Amino acid sequence: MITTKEVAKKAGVSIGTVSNVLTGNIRVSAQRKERVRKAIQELGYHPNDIARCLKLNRTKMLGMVVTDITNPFFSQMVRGAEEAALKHDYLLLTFNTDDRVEREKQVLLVLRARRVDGLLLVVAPTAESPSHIVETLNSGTPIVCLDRVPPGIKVDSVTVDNAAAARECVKHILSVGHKRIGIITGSMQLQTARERLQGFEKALKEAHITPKAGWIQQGDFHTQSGYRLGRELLLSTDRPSAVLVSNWLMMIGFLKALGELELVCPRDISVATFDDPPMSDVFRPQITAVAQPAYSIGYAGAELLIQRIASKRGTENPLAIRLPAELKIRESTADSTSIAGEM
Amino acid sequence: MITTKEVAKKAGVSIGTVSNVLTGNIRVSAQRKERVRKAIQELGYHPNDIARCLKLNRTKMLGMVVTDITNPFFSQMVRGAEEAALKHDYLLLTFNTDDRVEREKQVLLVLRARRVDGLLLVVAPTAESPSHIVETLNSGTPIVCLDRVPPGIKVDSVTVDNAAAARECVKHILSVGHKRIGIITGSMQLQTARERLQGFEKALKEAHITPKAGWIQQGDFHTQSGYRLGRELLLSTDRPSAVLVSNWLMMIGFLKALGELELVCPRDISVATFDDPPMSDVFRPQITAVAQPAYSIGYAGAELLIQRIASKRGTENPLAIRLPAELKIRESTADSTSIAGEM
DNA sequence: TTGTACGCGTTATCAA
DNA sequence: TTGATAACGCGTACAA
Repeated sequence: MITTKEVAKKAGVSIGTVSNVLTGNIRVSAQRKERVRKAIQELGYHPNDIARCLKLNRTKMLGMVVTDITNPFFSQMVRGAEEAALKHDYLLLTFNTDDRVEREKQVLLVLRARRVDGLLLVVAPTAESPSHIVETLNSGTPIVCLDRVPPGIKVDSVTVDNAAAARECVKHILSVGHKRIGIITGSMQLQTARERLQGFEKALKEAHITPKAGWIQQGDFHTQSGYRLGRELLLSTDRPSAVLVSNWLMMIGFLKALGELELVCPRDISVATFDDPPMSDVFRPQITAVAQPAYSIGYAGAELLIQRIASKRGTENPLAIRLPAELKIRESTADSTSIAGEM
Repeated sequence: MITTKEVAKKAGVSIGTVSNVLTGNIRVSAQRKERVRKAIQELGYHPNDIARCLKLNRTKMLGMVVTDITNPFFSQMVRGAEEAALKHDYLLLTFNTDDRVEREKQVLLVLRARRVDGLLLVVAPTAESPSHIVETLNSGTPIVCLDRVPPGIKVDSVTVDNAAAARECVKHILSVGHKRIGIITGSMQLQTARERLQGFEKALKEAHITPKAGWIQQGDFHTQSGYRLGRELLLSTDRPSAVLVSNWLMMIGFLKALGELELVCPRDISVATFDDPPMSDVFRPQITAVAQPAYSIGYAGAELLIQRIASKRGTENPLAIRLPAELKIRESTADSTSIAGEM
């Protein structure tokens, strides 16, 4: 592997001069600059960023920790973060935790060992207050939490207003005539999931409707729980006429249950969901969805993080960026009055 | 930031001893080992992998370059690669190129500067033989190409047998009675796309059918081309009764065109595609698809790459792993004889 | 078994 | 402007 030393020898200059033409920090005469350029060219020299990182004590790398990159919500978030990161010459080190907090702990240790300059983090659900996150913050690594904020920790975040979005969604469901509305929530350990439930409850309360306890089912944002709880809801003696499924993965499970029971949406039941993958318009049923700005969450998060890194200041009063979500009304929430058998 | 030196001082041992207990390469007395552990604990020491990388001249990082992580095919591939990489203590540095070869060139330079130990690469389509890949190989960085192999380069690869899979798919379409079959291909600069076309043509030839020229449309594996060419096919005076769309993204575009023209699959036209995202079973129409083992491609690729890195041998005779694809027959390729108006 | 000293490829400081 | 040299934090050969 070619080094600056060899380049220097070939160009007949000192190693310092090579470094100066490389970084451009210190002026070097045009003549020598050219000699160095030629040597670099001929030797096929490629700078060693590892050595540079060690010297400069920064890596220009960001850790990106998400639940599962296979979930379109997160893959778009990663792309947004990548775009912003690359703009500032940062690289992304991406990890999936599958919402397992032990994985998250391991990953944070690895990332600290790698000396990433900052962390973009979608926290895993957990019962206790996540001390590993606090420790990482205390070690001097800035963190921006995306989509979810861990309880009781002062940390920057980029989220959407889940309560408002859920409320708007349920208001729409009410507006087309539904009164028997259920919800499949995410893990109650996640603020995101709790907020969506709150929005749901608020909308019902405003309509003077008391939700039936059995219609509030707690899932975990993964497909299987959508299937299981969907089945349960659909098989109950008096099933709701509409269900808000709190994310896309659970919606897939829910629709699977629907199909198995030979029920059809929206004929037999209306549904709406959070998240809105690109193919929503071309398949049936077309699902009414709260479209979250996943890409923007990633982008804004990376921008904020890089800003924090640059300013080097501790985050005594963290910034909480809230991005708007957009309700996309589609056929899955039909006008219930137009449907036979509806109350 | 705590260093081994400080740990050594606190534990009252030499810096070498600390290093030895850290790496475990050289035996150290139980008593001193314990002293070191305690010091590490109390100081909150975290090893600096950057320095270790510089010293050991390897980074335990793999570059992963794909078209677009937002495409479920690639996100699954990344997860497979991540799984295999983590198993061997390697980290993944992931990049998207959006199939732009200039981006690919930039990314390879960055990755070389970062001294990644190896590269997992989904090449971008390009007219010329990609010299930047050869250069990277010559620089001593092992590369495993995934899904696509660049023309005229000796390099390891993990792919599926696209020709066989396409042929099987078209044979199925023929078997349900279709004779007027079209195809929307990917970029002809990609071997993957060419193979799928070849399989298509072979199946037709075996059935003694000469494909109509206008029914072979060249796309680029992106949604927009599926839409545009789909529209073209569907609006032509004698449109095919079935179309093989060469990947999932173009299928989404195709279905959009279908919907706009108020045509229904499979009533008006049958379709099949490559790639099979998780939600295929719950939405209508359910698309007949060649399910590629995306996760396994990534996993096997990373395994092979790590093996190459370990053996340090040049790749004079590259390995070409072929993984099987599975045809999933669904309602989108209906029995044409049961459909009114079909010849 | 333990400690000392050197080097990995850079950048940065300081004389010249 | 340029060149020599000291770090950055770690692993390891070598001597003790």
